[in-house]
Amino acid sequence: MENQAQDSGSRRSGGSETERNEPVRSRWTPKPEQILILESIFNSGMVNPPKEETVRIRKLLEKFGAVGDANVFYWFQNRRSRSRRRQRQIQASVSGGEQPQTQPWTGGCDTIQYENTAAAGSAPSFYNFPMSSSSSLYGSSSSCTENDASNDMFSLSGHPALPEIDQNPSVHSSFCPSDVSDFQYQSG
Amino acid sequence: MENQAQDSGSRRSGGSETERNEPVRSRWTPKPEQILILESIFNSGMVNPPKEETVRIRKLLEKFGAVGDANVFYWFQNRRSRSRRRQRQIQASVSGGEQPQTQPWTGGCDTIQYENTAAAGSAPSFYNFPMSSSSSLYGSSSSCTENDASNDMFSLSGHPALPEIDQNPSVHSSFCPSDVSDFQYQSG
DNA sequence: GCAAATTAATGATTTATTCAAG
DNA sequence: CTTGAATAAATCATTAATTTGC
Repeated sequence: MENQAQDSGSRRSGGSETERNEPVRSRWTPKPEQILILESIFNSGMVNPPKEETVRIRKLLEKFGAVGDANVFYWFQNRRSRSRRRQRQIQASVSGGEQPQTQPWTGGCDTIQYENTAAAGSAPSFYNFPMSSSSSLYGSSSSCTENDASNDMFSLSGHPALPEIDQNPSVHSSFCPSDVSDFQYQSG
Repeated sequence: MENQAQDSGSRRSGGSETERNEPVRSRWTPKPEQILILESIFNSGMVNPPKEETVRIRKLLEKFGAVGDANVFYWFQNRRSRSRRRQRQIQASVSGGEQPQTQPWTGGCDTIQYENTAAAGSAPSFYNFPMSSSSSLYGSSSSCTENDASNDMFSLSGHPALPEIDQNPSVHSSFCPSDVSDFQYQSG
């Protein structure tokens, strides 16, 4: 175990990048199926999947098209950001000319962080990923615990085209992670 | 002292007990030598090393203790942030009621980088780096003045006790610590 | 002199902002 | 315009300094 991340290199075609400039940054274009999956997970409450989950999700998405861990991470990050911004816009609209200068959004009166784990953050997880070859993931998006008549406002089935209006504080990641026990909240 | 705990992810102890696992996430504690190297590089102008460089730096630092790529990345990120904050504070203090207008020293050293990710390919690399502008070595001093040698112990040369209040873009080419030169040829 | 309590530094995460491809 | 990608700012959490009391 003395060994950790080793240079995996192998990025693009070899070549001396002495002065090689590649201003073209092709970005990932998620497939509809991938978006479906991502949205489902996000709406399931897992808005900030830990690394482990990120890898799993990535593998899952990979079945529908090439995708990297970073793409998944970025997606969730942007998703959160975007949702929040939308929310704020709506709030502002509703408030009208109100000055809700209550307090700096630092305490996050409504910001609920249900879990904080290694999520790569802006940090480059680099090659720290296990890179397990376990192709089998959740299997199918199903086989999850069949909730019994639970108010599943975030069902994986589908979603309204306007899902940016939820403020559910009861976040219980209920996706499928059977062994996602890495939810270690900050010790107080 | 010798703790190689540099993990960046959730590392569950093998214990399957219901007892407290180990919610404590030990963070990397850089060795003095490592800090010296990092500071040298930073002061050399490379305030935001691309991935390639990051890996190299990591390998370098590894000689003095366990460290991961993420640690290096974090270090530089925090360093930049702190330096900037200090600068701002000082600036504010000096300015008093001045107008901090003008461009925040868009120093040219920290140019945005572009790099092809080709996520659709097979590059699980996270945040992509561009190409190192100063591919030479960390000793190449750029116009990017950001000398922030807060600690004397890290002072490579008997330089003026100028902590980090260098807001004068006179391009005085600060002394470039070429100490890192030694580490440069540390290709693994 | 040491150890608990407090403070200061600083590594690690999250969020907001920005830039650019489609 | 939408949205993936990247960074900086803000924040949190843990470790090291330091203070304080015995």
